[in-house]
Amino acid sequence: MQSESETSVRLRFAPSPTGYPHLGNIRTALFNWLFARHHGGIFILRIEDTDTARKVEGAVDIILDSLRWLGLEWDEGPYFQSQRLSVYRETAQKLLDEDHAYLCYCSPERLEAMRQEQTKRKQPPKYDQHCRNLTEQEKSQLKAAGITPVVRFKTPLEGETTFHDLIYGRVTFKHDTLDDFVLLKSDGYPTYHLANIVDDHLMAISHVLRAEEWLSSTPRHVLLYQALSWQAPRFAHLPMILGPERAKLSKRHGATNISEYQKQGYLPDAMINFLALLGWSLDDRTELLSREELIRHFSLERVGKTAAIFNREKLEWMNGVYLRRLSLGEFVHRAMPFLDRDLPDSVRRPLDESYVSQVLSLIQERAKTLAEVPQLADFFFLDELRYDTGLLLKGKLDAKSATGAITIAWQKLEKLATWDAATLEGILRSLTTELNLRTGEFFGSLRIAITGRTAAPPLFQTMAVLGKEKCLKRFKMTLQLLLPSCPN
RNA sequence: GCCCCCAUCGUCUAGAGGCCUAGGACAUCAGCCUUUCAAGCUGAAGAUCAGGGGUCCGAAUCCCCUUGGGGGCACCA
Repeated sequence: MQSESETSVRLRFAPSPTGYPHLGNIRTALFNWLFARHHGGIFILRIEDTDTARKVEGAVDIILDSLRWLGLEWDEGPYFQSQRLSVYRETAQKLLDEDHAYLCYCSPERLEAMRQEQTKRKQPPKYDQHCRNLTEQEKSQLKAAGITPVVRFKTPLEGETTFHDLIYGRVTFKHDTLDDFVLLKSDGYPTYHLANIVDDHLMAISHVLRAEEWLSSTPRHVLLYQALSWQAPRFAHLPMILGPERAKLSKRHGATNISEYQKQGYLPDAMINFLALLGWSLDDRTELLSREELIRHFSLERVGKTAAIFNREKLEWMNGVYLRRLSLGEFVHRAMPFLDRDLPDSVRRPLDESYVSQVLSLIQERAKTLAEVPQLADFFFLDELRYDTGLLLKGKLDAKSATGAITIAWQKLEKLATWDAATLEGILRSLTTELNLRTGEFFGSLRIAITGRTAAPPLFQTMAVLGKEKCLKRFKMTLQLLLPSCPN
């Protein structure tokens, strides 16, 4: 599409620093970013920090870090609403001057009592417009009393507001279901409704993509644009992402903060791909899309309307796919910090990169997340394994045959000059035949001896990477543990 | 309580009146491969398209009602 407005596509992501960004917030950021990039528009970052009470220290940094981590780079900002207070106050004053707003002196206590009463009477909680109809005398009395008022919007008493949502279509609200909401708080800060529309207007935002939870406040925003004679942007409400209990995501849902996923070793590209598919799809079969493909194909027409529960298992699968697609060098580069972080302290640092690279070539296709890598690979790094003797004895071979077989293996391998996977395999396979064992049982015992576990990368490659010295040492250790269990 | 939105396999989704005896993906199960694990490949199971009325020659697709779910109703965003 090549409309003339193509050049003025301006999107924004406007989080409030009242907590750490979760999947839902980031999905919103992603869709805004994708839409902007698709149309060659501008992506703006705006911090809506107008709630001084709920402000969380450090939240802004985490928001910025998360966006950077995911590669959702912004073209303008971050703008901070707390630094633009005069703009909102001026707008509030304008609304006041033009009789679209009024001062309200009601105390929080009165409002609370009123709301309780309404709820008790099973009526919708709504401001009763007490201060909307104050006489001049009452006004000057209240003013003289030194009460700091708030500014409320004069919502039209009758009629309705209809707007066209790019995703949900035509939506209508009757004015009498709305109330005279606050625009400017008594601390001088604007509410979301005021600050949001002022900034969207001033920053020439063309499309507002935000979560569906905002759908029902959109008529207020439309009314505000009208009162100010401003052109409203296009609205597109995105379906919600729900927690496992089908409720709005919140802190209580554990690993919902995006930074958690970084810590757990998910790749940005996998996160992006996965999140894009939560509410959007290309067609009936494509699951894996690169950033470029996402940008090229993204469109609001293909955004659905139904809330989605995010499926962690699918994310894990997808992350595994992205992990396997990495070059070995890149995989090593990505996994190194996790090895550093999670390998036991007894493992000497710095880790040897070429050794790590050999190890990880065996680990790469087995990891779903980078955080799993140290777990999967620790036996390559530990000097001495802590064997589970139960495991050794529970092998498919009994203690006696295992001891015998490992002893002979040890003797053969000890003389070996060439230590590579092919040679080891040749020797140990023929030994299997000689001893009249089955590969499954013999290699199984060897695997436990070498790795301390039953599930591990291919035995011979593992032994090759580990090196002769360590392997022989581990065989010996195993024999020592096995010996006491051997009946003579 | 009032208002708004939504409704296809357990989950993410395709489906914009006939191509649907509803397709794909994750997860599950089975088989193959194989020294284990993983990956890969093949296959299976899984949705009376929430229910009920219409409209139409024909409905998952359009309309209405019911039910269910979600969201909103702060001097929070």
